[in-house]
Formats: sequence, structure tokens, C-alpha cells
Amino acid sequence: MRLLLLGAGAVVARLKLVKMIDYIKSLLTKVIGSDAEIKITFSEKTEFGDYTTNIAFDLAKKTNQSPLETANELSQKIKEADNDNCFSRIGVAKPGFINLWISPDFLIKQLSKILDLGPEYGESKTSNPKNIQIEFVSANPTGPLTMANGRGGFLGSTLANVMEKIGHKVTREYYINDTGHQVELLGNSVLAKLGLNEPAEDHYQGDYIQTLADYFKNSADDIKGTNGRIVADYLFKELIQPSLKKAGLEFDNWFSEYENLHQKKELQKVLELLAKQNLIDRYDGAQWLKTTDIEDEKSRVLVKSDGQPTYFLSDIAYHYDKLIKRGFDLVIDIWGADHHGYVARLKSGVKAVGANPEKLKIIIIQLVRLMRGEQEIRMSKRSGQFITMDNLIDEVGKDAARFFFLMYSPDTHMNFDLVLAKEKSLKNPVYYCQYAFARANSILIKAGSQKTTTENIGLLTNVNELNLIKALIKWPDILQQTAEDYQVNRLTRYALEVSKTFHNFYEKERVVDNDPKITSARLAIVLATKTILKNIFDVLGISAPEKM
RNA sequence: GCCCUCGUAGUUCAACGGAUAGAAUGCGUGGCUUCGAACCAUGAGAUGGGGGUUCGAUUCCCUCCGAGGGCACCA
Repeated sequence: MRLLLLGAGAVVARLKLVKMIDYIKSLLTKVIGSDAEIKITFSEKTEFGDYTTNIAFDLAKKTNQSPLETANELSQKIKEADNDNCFSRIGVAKPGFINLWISPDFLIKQLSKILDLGPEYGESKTSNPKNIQIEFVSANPTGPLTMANGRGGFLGSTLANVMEKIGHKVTREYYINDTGHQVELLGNSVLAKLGLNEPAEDHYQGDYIQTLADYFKNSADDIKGTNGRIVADYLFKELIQPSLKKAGLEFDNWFSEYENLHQKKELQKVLELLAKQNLIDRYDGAQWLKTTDIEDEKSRVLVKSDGQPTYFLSDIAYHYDKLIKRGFDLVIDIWGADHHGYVARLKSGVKAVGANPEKLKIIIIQLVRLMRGEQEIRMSKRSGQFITMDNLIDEVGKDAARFFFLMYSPDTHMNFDLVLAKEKSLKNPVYYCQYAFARANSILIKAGSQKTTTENIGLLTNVNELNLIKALIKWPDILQQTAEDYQVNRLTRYALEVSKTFHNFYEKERVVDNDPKITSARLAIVLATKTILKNIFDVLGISAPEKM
């Protein structure tokens, strides 16, 4: 433990890299040469070390050696190149895996780094910072947010947090469809409720229509004059925005279709742009985009024969605004699976106006199936049959709702059972994680005057202590990986892993009322655990309760 | 009919083409006079069927079966 004697702080300050995988990669790159693509993964089992690489399989192909031979040679070279004593053991296993064990000294340096950086631990500066726009929720202002809006919403807000941590600039945006047929329909629904209009079958039916009718009972002319927009504006401010806030969904920009596209004549500009390139067909009294030349299967209507623009045209104009006018490097849209067929259409539209479709990433979220026991409930805004976001949050709480939805990959056709909702909330793993946080906090309070310093952390040598540190230092890599593949569900799994490792540590190693030096060393890990959990919770948008 | 997504323990979900397929929950067993038992330890339990690609397939390809969602001058 010479590190301890030298004083850990001084050594750590010079250690630049905190991402273990990057660090190991750079080490291997020196050994192998830069052209090889090196993959490092967390080992699945302790007997396979802490980190694993299968690089020997790739290299063996080129040299015609057996992977095992190559792995043996490589592991020797890695040993020689490991000047910082990062590894305490390098092993070669059966077919040709190279398993790496991080040395206690190195782990302790990393632990010290966590304590130094606190809330900033995990943040990094990507070498290629981008100006990213993430658009999510964007539900029509024609009714309350439904529970199903939560899935994409939680994903978008968490992904935005991740991107920021990695060093990108992020704009969180909500696109408000505050004009068009649906909005007019909303206005008509309210007028019908007031008896000023014939009720129609496709009118919105929810209870909120009555509330709107009460509010607008003296403003019927304004509703007509704005084609219902005045109702949509009111509904958005009074119903949707508070729900978003309650669910922890925050936005940097609210993009009004009417104000930003229609009033500013952006639709016409886009039409002119397309006409210039001879991409518009006119027949049957309508204007069509010749998307067949691009990526779509058939032409699509831009302007209907009655002269009304389609939403397709608005969406092209909107993405023209994002990609060309505002010039984002990357635009991420989060859509429900019911819009899947629209992807090729929009991409070809984007291409038609001269933007790079590669810069538009559309994440498709599978729909949430709402169950009441065995029975499926079909949700529909028009019929008024739905569970609102507010219902969900009121029932299970913001933290449980966010964690629950964030646990699943977007590809999963998840079921949400109302009967089990309450029960689920009690069984929700979020409490397991928050309990770990509260427990860590409680220990620190119990320790009272005993200051947590890094002075004695060199004494941390047993397996429970080291395993906990190993779990904690994954955080920067977890963020990095999530920023690259958008698999936000990784974060909840990681929160569970850290919590579990901490609970295990707690059961086996007493912290307070021990030898003072051991106590202070262990308090340092407890504080580090609390720090990491807080950092994860912040990204997930859930609270970190000091007590439960 | 065509296109997209999914099929993994009883249930809800994981697993860059990698090792003995992981969790949670439920079920069985054991653990509170000590820092929070909302916890820990431990046991049983799964890749829809059939082909193929290769050192290696839950993952890629083909096919069959099953579930969800799209295929409008709707949004």
C-alpha cells in the first residue's frame, strides 16, 4: 500500500482518465497497434476478471495462430506495457479470452477520483461535441397527456441528460401541433358541448371537454375565429404543461407549429424550394411530393385539393427548421410505434429539402398495452377512454413511474397492468435503489463527527470493499455506452447493480464502531456510493431521499 | 396481401456474434441484543418449432407458428 503512504490525493490528481474501458483500450492499442478494433466489456462473472477482451479471436485470424496462442502472447505484452500497475492479474481463458483484474491500488485511485469530483464524476468531454436536439412527447393539444406518453417522455428526458453528461449541447423540445384539423375538431367539440354546434361522432368526448366548455362559454366567437386554436392554447397551458412538470419532463423549447411555421410562411417557402427542384407533382387538384425518387415507396400529398396543407408538409418544414435553419448536428425524434410507417416518408422529405437524413435519428417506442388484470383496455382520446399521466403519477408516484418505464428497452411491447399498479409501485425496484441511498446516508449521519477523508482508503483490501469500488467506477463507461446506443434501460439496471453490491457490503462489513482508520476508509466508500447513486438518480430524473 | 417490432424461468424483463443465458417478482430454506430486515444469504426454475451461416447463435439469414403496430387528399 505504498500509495497510501504517499498520499492518495496527489497521485490521483494526475490521473486523467476515469473511464476504465477507454483507459484499457488505450493501453491495448499501444500493445497491438492502432488499426485493430478493440472491444472491452465488463466481465460477467468474477472468475472472468473485471474486464474482458476477445481481441485475440480477431488477431488470430490474421496471423493464422490459434486464438489461445495469440491471447497468451498478448497477455504477456500487456503485462509489460502496464506501467501504472492497472492490472493485478491478466488471465487467458479457454477459447482465447483475455481477462483483466484491476489492481487494488488502481481501484483506490479511482475511488479517490469519485470523492474528488462528486456530482461531476461520470461527466466527460467527448472529442466530438455535438449540438443535439431531442424532441419528445409532442402530444397533440387536444386532450390530457396519457400514460402512454410517459414512455417516450421519460426516455427522451433521460437520454437528454445522458448526452449532456458526455459533453454534448442538448435542446429538449416539444412540438405543439396547435393548428389543423384536430385542433378545429377540438374547438367544435367544445362548441357542441355548449349547444352552439351539432354534436358529431368524431368529437372529443372526455370529461375535460365540459371543463373547457365552462371556461369558454362566453367566447364562442373566438373559438370559431381561431379555428379552435384558442382552446388548444388554453388546454396546453392548463392541462399539458402542469402534467409534464409533475412527471419530471422539462423542456428548453416549445415549438408552436402555428407561430413558427404557419405565421412565418415557412410552409410556402418549403413548397417553393421543392418546386425549384422539380420535386412536386400536381394532379387530382393536389400537390404531391415525388418521394419515389428518394426513399419512399410512393408519392405523398403536401397540399390537399381543398388547399389545406397536410401534416406531412408541416413536418418537413419543421425538420427543415431543425436541420438547416437551426443547424443541429443531430436531431433525435422519439415516436410511438404507430408512426413507424412515417419514418421513410419523413426521411425522404428531409432529403428533398437538402438536409442530411443521417443527422435525423428516429427512435421508435413500442406501444404500452394497458391491462386491467387479464383484460386489455383500449385507449382513445376521442372516446375519452384513457388513463392520464396525472392518474399514473398520482397512483404510483413520479419516481416509481419513471423507473418502471425506463427499465424496459424501447423495443419491448410492455404491458402495464392497472390492477397491479399499486402493488407494482411497492415492488418497484426504485425503492430498492433509494433504500440503498437512504441507508448510505444514514450511516454517514451515524458516523457523525468522524470525517470522511481519503487518508485511509489504502486500507480497503477485502473482497466486499473492492467489489463495491469496482461497481462504482463503471459509471463513466455506463454513461458513455448509453450515449452511443441510446439504450437508456442500461441505467436502471446499473442502479440496481450498485444498490445490490452496496447492500451486500453493508451486511458483511461493519462501517462505524470499528478501528478508526478502517471506519474512515469505509466511510469513504459509503460516501462514494451515495455520490454515484445520486448521480444516477439525477440522470433518471428521480429523487434521492435521505430518509424513507 | 405487403412492411416494421416482438416471442427467453410461473410472471415482468436483461444479455456489442462469445465463456456455465442474467435480474426482479413469486415459491422453498436460513439470517435482526450491534451502522435502517423496504435488507442479506441460499435452492428450484427459461431461449416458440424446424433448417442454415461459423471456432462459437438468444443475437445474423430462410421458413413455419403466435402477439402488437403500420400500409389514406387521417393525424
